[in-house]
Amino acid sequence: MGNKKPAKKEPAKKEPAKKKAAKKHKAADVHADSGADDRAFLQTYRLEDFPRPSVAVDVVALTVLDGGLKVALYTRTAPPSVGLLALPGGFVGIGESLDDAARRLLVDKAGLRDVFVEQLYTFGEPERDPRGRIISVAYVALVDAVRFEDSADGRHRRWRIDVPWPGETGGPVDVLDDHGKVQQLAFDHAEVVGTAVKRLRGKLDYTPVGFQLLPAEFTLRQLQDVHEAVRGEGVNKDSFRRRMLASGHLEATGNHERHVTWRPAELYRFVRRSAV
Amino acid sequence: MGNKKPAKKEPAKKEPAKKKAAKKHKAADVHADSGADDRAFLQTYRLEDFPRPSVAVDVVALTVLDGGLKVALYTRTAPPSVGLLALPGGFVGIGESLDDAARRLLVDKAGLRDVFVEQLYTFGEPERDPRGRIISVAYVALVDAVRFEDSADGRHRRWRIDVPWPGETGGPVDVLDDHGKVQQLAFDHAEVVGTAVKRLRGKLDYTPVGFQLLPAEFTLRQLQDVHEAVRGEGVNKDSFRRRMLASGHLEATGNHERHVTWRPAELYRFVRRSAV
DNA sequence: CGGCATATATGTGGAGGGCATATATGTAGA
DNA sequence: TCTACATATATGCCCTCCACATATATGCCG
Repeated sequence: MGNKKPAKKEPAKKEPAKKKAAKKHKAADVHADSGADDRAFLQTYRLEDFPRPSVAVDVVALTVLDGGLKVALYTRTAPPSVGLLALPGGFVGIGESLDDAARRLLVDKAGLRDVFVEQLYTFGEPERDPRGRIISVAYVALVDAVRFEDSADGRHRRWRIDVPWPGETGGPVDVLDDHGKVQQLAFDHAEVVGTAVKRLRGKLDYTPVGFQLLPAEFTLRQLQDVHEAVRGEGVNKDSFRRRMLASGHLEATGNHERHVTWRPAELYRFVRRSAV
Repeated sequence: MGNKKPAKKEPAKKEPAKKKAAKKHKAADVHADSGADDRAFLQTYRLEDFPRPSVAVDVVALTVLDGGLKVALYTRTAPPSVGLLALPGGFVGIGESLDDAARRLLVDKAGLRDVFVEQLYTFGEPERDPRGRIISVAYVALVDAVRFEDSADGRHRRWRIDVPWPGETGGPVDVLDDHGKVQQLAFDHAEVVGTAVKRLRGKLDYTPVGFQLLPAEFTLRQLQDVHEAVRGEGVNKDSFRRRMLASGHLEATGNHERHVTWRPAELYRFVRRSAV
């Protein structure tokens, strides 16, 4: 993977990323190995001497359905905020990585396995949870609507998101029930979901993240529907098609959609682009 | 700030972000106020019953100097990893927000006040710190080289970064001393700095973050130097000038640079673009 | 078999970036 | 004082990509 460098015409301009000869040394000899010091120290060191916050992981599981974004929420039955909607979450195990905790919570609380998961942001205002100092590491999960539906167990439902701001402005979002009524969310979770939508909008054009919201085979129209739902506004159909086909991320399957009342569109498959 | 919607010609296409009439209700009546339940619960709830990790904040303070990126690091004098270079950091106060902790650490450990600070990523692998389970919320700080130099107290120095990957590939970076020799970093801090560089490269073209690495008044050449140092590769001079002047973020001061042996360039000032 | 709604292909004009050329303006040196 | 020089600044050309429009293809349904 060669560094692509456009031809430069300014003669006196120096090369910023010049490679030094000693670059690959890893500098094991810079200082004497500190292992002995560390071992003696660690025998007397007690991390418990410092006051510590609790650390939780909350997951924003998103999907696209009926032309809009939906998020998985459950109705709280234990205090605090009984009766309000909240994101699936839980405390991080003392020997568990943050990513593992997010995946565990998705399986346990939403029945979702092997989905796209990515860390979003860490919310740490001291007053964000009435139980005490709880820092929440938020994660985003992207699921296609078919799998999301199948694994729903009734306790966790998908709720429609209404984004009250354009583009990537940011801020909290509204969550609507089936009648279009706004629901109150527990803690700072409206802000967390808003952060997830903002991040998703930002990544949509520059990373192949949109395919995570579709099943394995899909039509270009379905892909466009996903993009429009995430962006909250329409896109030009022809330009979108050309851009997607030129992206190198799509592979035609030769199959076509069935049982539609119009000309069937070809089904495509997402392929991770080979390294340039 | 009206939602810009391109004219759509597909007749059957529905509007994804349709606003519902009840949108502004905030749903105070969805459930009875759970405050009474919460108060009773919180009197008996003890967060200390669960094992908790420690939470630290580490700050990646970056600047551009001599055509390259530099990061503030100090040499560890206390175990673990005595003698290795590490990012300035510390534990989060039990009543302190994460942002406040990052700003406090910048003042205390690097003498930097009122600089651009933004949360980067949270590193939570169980084995990342030999002292025990320490989760680190990493922050990025951007400083112009002049201020960075003035406030250096000798203990924290700026070290040159060598980015061994192109574009936004990601991964750990190398840190070089004045002789170009690679230095070993403590903990996972090489990975943390790499994440900061990747994030900065990604935001450079789409947000006005580059100006945070320059003093209040600067020439277009200085701005271009910053962009090239962050990207690790050159950019076309004329296109860069046109793009920056058209961005609406630059305001000419009428002043010019002095004591240069060539034609003096005009000095510009960064202005936050007014809402569209 | 023809209407219909969609998919798919092709053409056109404008905006912006890469690239080259021409002119302006300060310092340094003869 | 004049000239060389290095850079800033301004302008034009070409290519690519996108928005938009038009034309053709293809399935279902009456």
